[in-house]
Amino acid sequence: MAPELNNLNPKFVELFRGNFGFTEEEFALFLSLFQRKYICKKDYFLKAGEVCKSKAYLNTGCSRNFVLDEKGHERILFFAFEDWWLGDFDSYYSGKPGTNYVQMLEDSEVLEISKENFQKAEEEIPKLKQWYTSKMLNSASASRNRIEEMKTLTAEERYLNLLAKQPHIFQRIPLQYIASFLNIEPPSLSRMRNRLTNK
Amino acid sequence: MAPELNNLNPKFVELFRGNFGFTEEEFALFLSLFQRKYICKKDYFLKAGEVCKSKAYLNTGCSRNFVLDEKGHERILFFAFEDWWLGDFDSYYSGKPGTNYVQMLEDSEVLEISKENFQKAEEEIPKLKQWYTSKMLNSASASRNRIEEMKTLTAEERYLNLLAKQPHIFQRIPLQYIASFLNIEPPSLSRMRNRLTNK
DNA sequence: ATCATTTCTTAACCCGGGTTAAGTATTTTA
DNA sequence: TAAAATACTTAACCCGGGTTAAGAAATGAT
Repeated sequence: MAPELNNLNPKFVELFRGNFGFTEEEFALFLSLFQRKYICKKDYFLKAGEVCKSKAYLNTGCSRNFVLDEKGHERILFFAFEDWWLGDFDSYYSGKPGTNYVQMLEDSEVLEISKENFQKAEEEIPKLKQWYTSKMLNSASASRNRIEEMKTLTAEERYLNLLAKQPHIFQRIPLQYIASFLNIEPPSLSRMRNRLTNK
Repeated sequence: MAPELNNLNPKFVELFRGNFGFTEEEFALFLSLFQRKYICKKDYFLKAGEVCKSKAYLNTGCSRNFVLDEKGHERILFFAFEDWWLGDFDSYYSGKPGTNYVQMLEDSEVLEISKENFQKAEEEIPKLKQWYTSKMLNSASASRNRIEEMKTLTAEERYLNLLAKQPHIFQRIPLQYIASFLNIEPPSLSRMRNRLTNK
């Protein structure tokens, strides 16, 4: 049930064994608190209204995190790929029902750890707090940058940025979702791409 | 030079003495590491390109935090009022030049604490880490909510929200800045307000 | 009180994106 | 391979917001 070292994303090992200097025993304990889980394409790891009671390391696959606007339109906040963590962190920390949907866009494999098990891990492995803190700093910083980006760049500029910095997204994510991520409708993205190739 | 207890926003005392249980000595030490500073209306606490080497508690007054888009338009990220903290936290933590302008919209009084002094305080008063951590959590959460809001609400809905939840803003902040905060141009805000009153 | 500055509104014009719907292309499934 | 489901593009129409510029209103300074 608990994950084995084989078939485990090497970045996971590198992060905790390397970056945060877990001993072999600590790492083994940590790993034993996770549960390997498979989620089919189109199924949800989490839906709005649910309380998020676990985090999950995305070992293989990808997902889209989205919210609904009052007209019921899905608005994609971000995509998650291998080596990302799934969850709705506001719901996780507050214990209240969340607003986020996390839907897999490919058959995926995750390592899930419950809130209780994670607390257990924190008690046994104090170093874990460092990870948590650095993750929080990065996440806060990323969100602020994202806001600045949304404030200063047009949809076209954000599209070109995406193309330049994360071209892999276009290999795996349907354009309609990329449009939603850019906060425009699919026809608008089509027109934009058309405009851009005619230059 | 260092601030006295009089003329100090009671919320400041309440936060550290109350919420975080600073002893009288700890609080006195903490306070002694700040410097009272006056910044005139229209002057800047910080400009893009500068490295942010301090935080400042806004004792009285208000400011706008903005960034420039590539056409040179000012895009307001948020307004700060009494009991907020000024700074560009990405620049503060990274030590690199920041992107944010912090301009006072009223004659203001701040309590500024340098990075070095804050580190000193953290060494002397371990409890301070708690404040820092809770602030980080809140800030990350606020940013995520802000992104969701920008993703799901129209400018008109965000305007109505603002009116309902922070009506005081309209008493102190010129409409042109509120327009920038809502990511629209002043004529558009005017038209919107006109539309709304004719209902 | 007067003048200057700042702020807000209004009008006219244009353009890009939303919307809807139809049609094409691609992928998946049986 | 055929049929079904999914994904993408295109066209036509409309509307709201950007842009510019001018004028009105409010605020501040002398």
